[in-house]
Amino acid sequence: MTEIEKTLENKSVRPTAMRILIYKYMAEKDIAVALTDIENAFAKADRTTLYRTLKTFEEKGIVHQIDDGTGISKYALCEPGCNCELDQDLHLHFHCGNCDETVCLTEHKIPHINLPEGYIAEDANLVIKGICEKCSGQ
Amino acid sequence: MTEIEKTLENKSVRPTAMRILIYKYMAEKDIAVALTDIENAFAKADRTTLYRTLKTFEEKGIVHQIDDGTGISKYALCEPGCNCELDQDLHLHFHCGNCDETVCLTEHKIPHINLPEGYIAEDANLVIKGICEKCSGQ
DNA sequence: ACAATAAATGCACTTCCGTTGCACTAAGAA
DNA sequence: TTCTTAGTGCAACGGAAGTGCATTTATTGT
Ligand SMILES: [Mn+2]
Ligand SMILES: [Mn+2]
Ligand SMILES: [Zn+2]
Ligand SMILES: [Zn+2]
Repeated sequence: MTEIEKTLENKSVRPTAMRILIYKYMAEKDIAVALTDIENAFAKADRTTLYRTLKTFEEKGIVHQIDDGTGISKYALCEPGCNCELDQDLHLHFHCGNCDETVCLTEHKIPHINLPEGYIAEDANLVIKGICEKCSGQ
Repeated sequence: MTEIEKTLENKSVRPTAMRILIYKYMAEKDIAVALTDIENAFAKADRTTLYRTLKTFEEKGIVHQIDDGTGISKYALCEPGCNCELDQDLHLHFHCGNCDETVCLTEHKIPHINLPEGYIAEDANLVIKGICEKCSGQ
Protein backbone atom coordinates (compact mmCIF):
# COMPACT_ATOMS: atom_id res chain seq x y z
CA MET A 1 0.00 0.00 0.00
CA THR A 2 1.42 3.39 -0.99
CA GLU A 3 1.81 6.49 1.15
CA ILE A 4 -1.17 8.14 -0.52
CA GLU A 5 -3.39 5.14 0.09
CA LYS A 6 -2.40 5.18 3.75
CA THR A 7 -3.11 8.90 4.00
CA LEU A 8 -6.55 8.48 2.53
CA GLU A 9 -7.44 5.54 4.76
CA ASN A 10 -6.25 7.44 7.82
CA LYS A 11 -8.85 10.05 6.93
CA SER A 12 -11.48 7.34 6.36
CA VAL A 13 -11.61 7.86 2.63
CA ARG A 14 -11.56 4.76 0.48
CA PRO A 15 -8.52 4.97 -1.80
CA THR A 16 -10.06 4.46 -5.21
CA ALA A 17 -8.00 4.82 -8.38
CA MET A 18 -9.54 8.19 -9.17
CA ARG A 19 -9.00 9.55 -5.67
CA ILE A 20 -5.38 8.48 -5.63
CA LEU A 21 -4.78 10.17 -8.96
CA ILE A 22 -6.40 13.40 -7.81
CA TYR A 23 -4.46 13.36 -4.56
CA LYS A 24 -1.22 12.78 -6.41
CA TYR A 25 -2.03 15.55 -8.87
CA MET A 26 -2.61 18.02 -6.06
CA ALA A 27 0.46 16.88 -4.14
CA GLU A 28 2.69 17.53 -7.15
CA LYS A 29 1.43 21.08 -7.54
CA ASP A 30 2.54 23.82 -5.20
CA ILE A 31 -0.47 25.95 -6.04
CA ALA A 32 -4.17 25.73 -5.36
CA VAL A 33 -6.18 23.99 -8.08
CA ALA A 34 -9.65 24.55 -9.45
CA LEU A 35 -12.09 21.87 -10.45
CA THR A 36 -11.48 22.81 -14.06
CA ASP A 37 -7.74 22.25 -13.66
CA ILE A 38 -8.31 18.69 -12.52
CA GLU A 39 -10.88 18.23 -15.25
CA ASN A 40 -8.31 19.21 -17.88
CA ALA A 41 -5.65 17.01 -16.34
CA PHE A 42 -7.91 13.95 -16.38
CA ALA A 43 -9.96 14.37 -19.50
CA LYS A 44 -11.42 10.90 -19.21
CA ALA A 45 -12.94 11.46 -15.80
CA ASP A 46 -16.34 13.00 -15.32
CA ARG A 47 -16.64 16.43 -13.76
CA THR A 48 -19.17 15.22 -11.20
CA THR A 49 -16.81 12.59 -9.88
CA LEU A 50 -14.03 15.13 -9.51
CA TYR A 51 -16.45 17.57 -7.93
CA ARG A 52 -17.63 15.02 -5.40
CA THR A 53 -14.12 13.81 -4.74
CA LEU A 54 -13.06 17.31 -3.76
CA LYS A 55 -16.15 17.61 -1.60
CA THR A 56 -15.34 14.35 0.17
CA PHE A 57 -11.72 15.38 0.59
CA GLU A 58 -12.84 18.65 2.13
CA GLU A 59 -15.29 17.01 4.53
CA LYS A 60 -12.62 14.58 5.69
CA GLY A 61 -10.03 17.29 6.19
CA ILE A 62 -7.78 16.25 3.34
CA VAL A 63 -8.07 19.49 1.41
CA HIS A 64 -9.34 22.96 2.22
CA GLN A 65 -11.37 25.12 -0.09
CA ILE A 66 -9.97 28.52 -0.97
CA ASP A 67 -11.96 31.55 -1.99
CA ASP A 68 -9.38 33.77 -3.66
CA GLY A 69 -11.87 36.32 -4.97
CA THR A 70 -11.77 35.15 -8.57
CA GLY A 71 -15.18 33.55 -8.20
CA ILE A 72 -13.72 30.12 -8.87
CA SER A 73 -13.24 27.77 -5.92
CA LYS A 74 -9.71 26.49 -5.47
CA TYR A 75 -8.50 23.60 -3.36
CA ALA A 76 -5.20 22.72 -1.72
CA LEU A 77 -4.01 19.79 0.34
CA CYS A 78 -3.99 20.44 4.06
CA GLU A 79 -0.56 20.58 5.63
CA PRO A 80 0.13 18.20 8.52
CA GLY A 81 -0.59 20.92 11.09
CA CYS A 82 -3.51 22.43 9.20
CA ASN A 83 -6.35 23.18 11.59
CA CYS A 84 -8.68 24.58 8.99
CA GLU A 85 -11.63 22.51 10.22
CA LEU A 86 -11.25 24.07 13.66
CA ASP A 87 -11.20 27.62 12.25
CA GLN A 88 -8.01 28.39 14.09
CA ASP A 89 -4.48 29.13 12.94
CA LEU A 90 -6.01 30.21 9.65
CA HIS A 91 -3.37 31.02 7.09
CA LEU A 92 -3.69 33.56 4.35
CA HIS A 93 -3.71 33.09 0.60
CA PHE A 94 -2.06 34.98 -2.18
CA HIS A 95 -3.52 35.45 -5.63
CA CYS A 96 -1.30 36.62 -8.48
CA GLY A 97 -3.00 38.92 -10.94
CA ASN A 98 -0.40 38.09 -13.56
CA CYS A 99 -0.37 34.29 -13.72
CA ASP A 100 -3.73 33.89 -11.97
CA GLU A 101 -2.23 31.36 -9.59
CA THR A 102 -3.21 31.09 -5.95
CA VAL A 103 -0.90 29.82 -3.25
CA CYS A 104 -1.24 28.98 0.41
CA LEU A 105 1.03 30.98 2.68
CA THR A 106 0.77 28.45 5.44
CA GLU A 107 3.38 30.15 7.59
CA HIS A 108 1.46 33.41 7.57
CA LYS A 109 -1.48 33.28 9.94
CA ILE A 110 -4.35 35.72 9.82
CA PRO A 111 -3.76 38.25 12.62
CA HIS A 112 -6.33 38.49 15.35
CA ILE A 113 -8.84 41.28 14.78
CA ASN A 114 -10.67 43.18 17.49
CA LEU A 115 -14.28 43.49 16.45
CA PRO A 116 -16.87 45.99 17.67
CA GLU A 117 -19.04 45.07 20.65
CA GLY A 118 -21.54 42.30 19.90
CA TYR A 119 -19.75 40.81 16.91
CA ILE A 120 -18.65 37.19 17.27
CA ALA A 121 -15.96 35.92 14.92
CA GLU A 122 -16.09 32.29 13.86
CA ASP A 123 -14.06 32.23 10.69
CA ALA A 124 -11.93 34.50 8.56
CA ASN A 125 -10.61 34.77 5.06
CA LEU A 126 -7.68 36.95 4.07
CA VAL A 127 -6.53 37.11 0.48
CA ILE A 128 -3.66 39.26 -0.69
CA LYS A 129 -3.66 40.11 -4.38
CA GLY A 130 -0.62 41.19 -6.29
CA ILE A 131 2.37 39.70 -8.08
CA CYS A 132 3.80 36.37 -7.00
CA GLU A 133 7.50 35.65 -6.63
CA LYS A 134 7.57 33.71 -9.91
CA CYS A 135 6.10 36.66 -11.82
CA SER A 136 7.95 39.44 -10.03
CA GLY A 137 11.18 37.88 -11.33
CA GLN A 138 13.20 37.80 -8.15
CA MET B 1 -30.73 70.18 -6.81
CA THR B 2 -30.64 67.67 -3.96
CA GLU B 3 -27.63 66.44 -2.01
CA ILE B 4 -27.61 63.16 -3.88
CA GLU B 5 -27.66 64.88 -7.25
CA LYS B 6 -24.70 66.98 -6.19
CA THR B 7 -22.82 63.94 -4.98
CA LEU B 8 -23.34 62.14 -8.28
CA GLU B 9 -22.30 65.14 -10.36
CA ASN B 10 -19.20 65.60 -8.24
CA LYS B 11 -18.23 62.11 -9.28
CA SER B 12 -19.09 62.88 -12.93
CA VAL B 13 -22.13 60.64 -12.98
CA ARG B 14 -25.26 62.03 -14.53
CA PRO B 15 -28.00 62.03 -11.91
CA THR B 16 -30.77 60.16 -13.69
CA ALA B 17 -33.96 59.19 -11.89
CA MET B 18 -32.90 55.56 -11.61
CA ARG B 19 -29.45 56.40 -10.30
CA ILE B 20 -30.82 58.73 -7.66
CA LEU B 21 -33.23 56.06 -6.48
CA ILE B 22 -30.49 53.44 -6.26
CA TYR B 23 -28.18 55.80 -4.41
CA LYS B 24 -30.92 56.71 -1.95
CA TYR B 25 -31.74 53.04 -1.44
CA MET B 26 -28.15 52.22 -0.60
CA ALA B 27 -27.75 55.27 1.62
CA GLU B 28 -30.72 54.25 3.72
CA LYS B 29 -29.30 50.79 4.35
CA ASP B 30 -26.48 50.22 6.76
CA ILE B 31 -25.55 46.93 5.15
CA ALA B 32 -24.02 45.93 1.83
CA VAL B 33 -26.56 45.17 -0.89
CA ALA B 34 -26.60 42.65 -3.70
CA LEU B 35 -27.88 43.28 -7.20
CA THR B 36 -30.84 41.05 -6.38
CA ASP B 37 -31.71 43.19 -3.37
CA ILE B 38 -31.99 46.28 -5.52
CA GLU B 39 -33.87 44.28 -8.13
CA ASN B 40 -36.47 43.30 -5.53
CA ALA B 41 -36.71 46.84 -4.23
CA PHE B 42 -37.38 48.29 -7.68
CA ALA B 43 -39.40 45.62 -9.41
CA LYS B 44 -40.13 47.88 -12.36
CA ALA B 45 -36.50 48.45 -13.24
CA ASP B 46 -34.53 46.08 -15.42
CA ARG B 47 -31.73 44.03 -13.91
CA THR B 48 -29.29 45.17 -16.59
CA THR B 49 -29.82 48.81 -15.77
CA LEU B 50 -29.23 48.18 -12.10
CA TYR B 51 -26.19 46.08 -12.94
CA ARG B 52 -24.69 48.78 -15.10
CA THR B 53 -25.55 51.47 -12.58
CA LEU B 54 -23.58 49.63 -9.91
CA LYS B 55 -20.74 49.18 -12.36
CA THR B 56 -20.71 52.88 -13.16
CA PHE B 57 -20.91 53.77 -9.48
CA GLU B 58 -17.95 51.52 -8.81
CA GLU B 59 -15.84 52.93 -11.63
CA LYS B 60 -16.52 56.45 -10.43
CA GLY B 61 -15.69 55.66 -6.82
CA ILE B 62 -19.23 56.02 -5.50
CA VAL B 63 -19.54 52.44 -4.27
CA HIS B 64 -17.10 49.62 -3.68
CA GLN B 65 -17.71 46.00 -4.51
CA ILE B 66 -17.50 43.51 -1.66
CA ASP B 67 -16.63 39.86 -1.97
CA ASP B 68 -17.90 38.39 1.29
CA GLY B 69 -17.33 34.78 0.31
CA THR B 70 -20.97 33.98 -0.33
CA GLY B 71 -20.38 34.01 -4.06
CA ILE B 72 -22.72 36.94 -4.48
CA SER B 73 -21.24 40.38 -5.10
CA LYS B 74 -22.31 43.02 -2.63
CA TYR B 75 -21.96 46.78 -2.88
CA ALA B 76 -21.77 49.59 -0.35
CA LEU B 77 -21.46 53.34 -0.64
CA CYS B 78 -17.95 54.64 -0.15
CA GLU B 79 -17.45 56.67 2.99
CA PRO B 80 -16.06 60.21 2.60
CA GLY B 81 -12.53 59.02 3.41
CA CYS B 82 -12.78 55.79 1.48
CA ASN B 83 -9.62 55.20 -0.53
CA CYS B 84 -10.70 51.91 -2.00
CA GLU B 85 -9.65 52.90 -5.51
CA LEU B 86 -6.13 53.51 -4.27
CA ASP B 87 -5.97 50.12 -2.56
CA GLN B 88 -4.90 51.71 0.69
CA ASP B 89 -6.56 52.00 4.08
CA LEU B 90 -8.60 48.97 3.11
CA HIS B 91 -11.23 48.17 5.70
CA LEU B 92 -12.51 44.73 6.52
CA HIS B 93 -15.97 43.27 6.10
CA PHE B 94 -18.09 41.14 8.34
CA HIS B 95 -20.53 38.54 7.12
CA CYS B 96 -23.13 37.14 9.51
CA GLY B 97 -23.89 33.47 9.04
CA ASN B 98 -27.22 33.90 10.75
CA CYS B 99 -28.90 36.79 8.92
CA ASP B 100 -26.63 36.57 5.87
CA GLU B 101 -25.99 40.30 6.07
CA THR B 102 -22.65 41.87 5.25
CA VAL B 103 -21.44 45.11 6.79
CA CYS B 104 -18.48 47.39 6.24
CA LEU B 105 -16.31 47.85 9.32
CA THR B 106 -14.83 51.06 7.97
CA GLU B 107 -12.98 51.82 11.19
CA HIS B 108 -11.16 48.50 11.07
CA LYS B 109 -8.34 48.57 8.57
CA ILE B 110 -6.65 45.45 7.25
CA PRO B 111 -3.35 45.11 9.11
CA HIS B 112 -0.15 45.21 7.11
CA ILE B 113 1.13 41.75 6.26
CA ASN B 114 4.76 40.84 5.71
CA LEU B 115 4.96 38.64 2.66
CA PRO B 116 7.74 36.25 1.65
CA GLU B 117 10.55 37.52 -0.56
CA GLY B 118 9.43 38.29 -4.09
CA TYR B 119 5.74 38.72 -3.40
CA ILE B 120 4.30 42.16 -4.16
CA ALA B 121 1.00 43.10 -2.53
CA GLU B 122 -1.35 45.33 -4.46
CA ASP B 123 -4.71 44.66 -2.88
CA ALA B 124 -6.22 42.73 -0.02
CA ASN B 125 -9.53 41.35 1.10
CA LEU B 126 -10.31 40.38 4.66
CA VAL B 127 -13.69 38.98 5.58
CA ILE B 128 -14.62 37.91 9.09
CA LYS B 129 -17.50 35.46 9.31
CA GLY B 130 -19.55 34.94 12.42
CA ILE B 131 -22.54 36.43 14.21
CA CYS B 132 -23.34 40.11 13.89
CA GLU B 133 -24.31 42.36 16.78
CA LYS B 134 -27.97 42.31 15.74
CA CYS B 135 -28.07 38.51 15.81
CA SER B 136 -25.88 37.96 18.88
CA GLY B 137 -28.53 39.85 20.85
CA GLN B 138 -26.39 42.32 22.74
C1' DA C 1 -17.74 -18.53 -5.08
C1' DC C 2 -22.09 -16.50 -4.63
C1' DA C 3 -25.67 -13.29 -3.67
C1' DA C 4 -26.82 -9.10 -1.13
C1' DT C 5 -25.53 -4.61 0.07
C1' DA C 6 -23.27 -0.32 -0.02
C1' DA C 7 -20.21 3.02 -2.19
C1' DA C 8 -18.44 5.28 -6.16
C1' DT C 9 -18.91 6.84 -10.78
C1' DG C 10 -21.03 8.72 -15.16
C1' DC C 11 -24.58 11.18 -17.73
C1' DA C 12 -28.05 14.54 -18.15
C1' DC C 13 -30.06 18.26 -16.53
C1' DT C 14 -30.88 22.36 -13.63
C1' DT C 15 -30.05 26.66 -11.23
C1' DC C 16 -27.89 30.80 -10.16
C1' DC C 17 -25.52 34.88 -11.06
C1' DG C 18 -22.95 37.69 -13.93
C1' DT C 19 -22.42 39.47 -18.47
C1' DT C 20 -23.11 41.00 -23.37
C1' DG C 21 -25.44 42.45 -27.93
C1' DC C 22 -28.57 45.12 -29.87
C1' DA C 23 -32.54 47.92 -30.41
C1' DC C 24 -34.95 51.75 -28.41
C1' DT C 25 -35.57 55.99 -25.79
C1' DA C 26 -34.30 60.09 -23.33
C1' DA C 27 -31.23 63.72 -22.76
C1' DG C 28 -27.69 67.25 -23.98
C1' DA C 29 -25.06 69.91 -27.73
C1' DA C 30 -24.93 72.37 -32.03
C1' DT D 1 -35.04 71.44 -34.62
C1' DT D 2 -31.47 68.25 -35.85
C1' DC D 3 -27.48 65.74 -34.52
C1' DT D 4 -25.13 63.09 -31.27
C1' DT D 5 -24.33 60.79 -27.12
C1' DA D 6 -25.73 58.50 -22.94
C1' DG D 7 -29.02 55.63 -20.61
C1' DT D 8 -32.42 51.98 -20.55
C1' DG D 9 -34.93 47.55 -21.63
C1' DC D 10 -35.29 42.99 -23.62
C1' DA D 11 -33.32 38.74 -24.77
C1' DA D 12 -29.93 35.68 -24.85
C1' DC D 13 -25.42 33.70 -23.44
C1' DG D 14 -21.79 31.85 -20.28
C1' DG D 15 -19.36 29.70 -16.62
C1' DA D 16 -19.47 27.33 -12.58
C1' DA D 17 -21.83 24.92 -8.87
C1' DG D 18 -25.05 21.58 -7.71
C1' DT D 19 -28.75 17.49 -8.09
C1' DG D 20 -31.35 13.10 -9.58
C1' DC D 21 -30.97 8.86 -11.13
C1' DA D 22 -29.10 4.87 -13.51
C1' DT D 23 -24.98 2.10 -13.72
C1' DT D 24 -20.81 0.22 -12.35
C1' DT D 25 -17.56 -1.20 -8.89
C1' DA D 26 -16.23 -2.65 -4.44
C1' DT D 27 -17.27 -4.70 0.09
C1' DT D 28 -19.74 -7.72 3.18
C1' DG D 29 -22.05 -11.92 4.73
C1' DT D 30 -23.35 -16.75 3.73
MN1 LIG E 1 -4.47 27.32 2.04
MN1 LIG F 1 -16.83 48.13 2.69
ZN1 LIG G 1 2.24 34.99 -10.71
ZN1 LIG H 1 -26.70 38.76 11.67
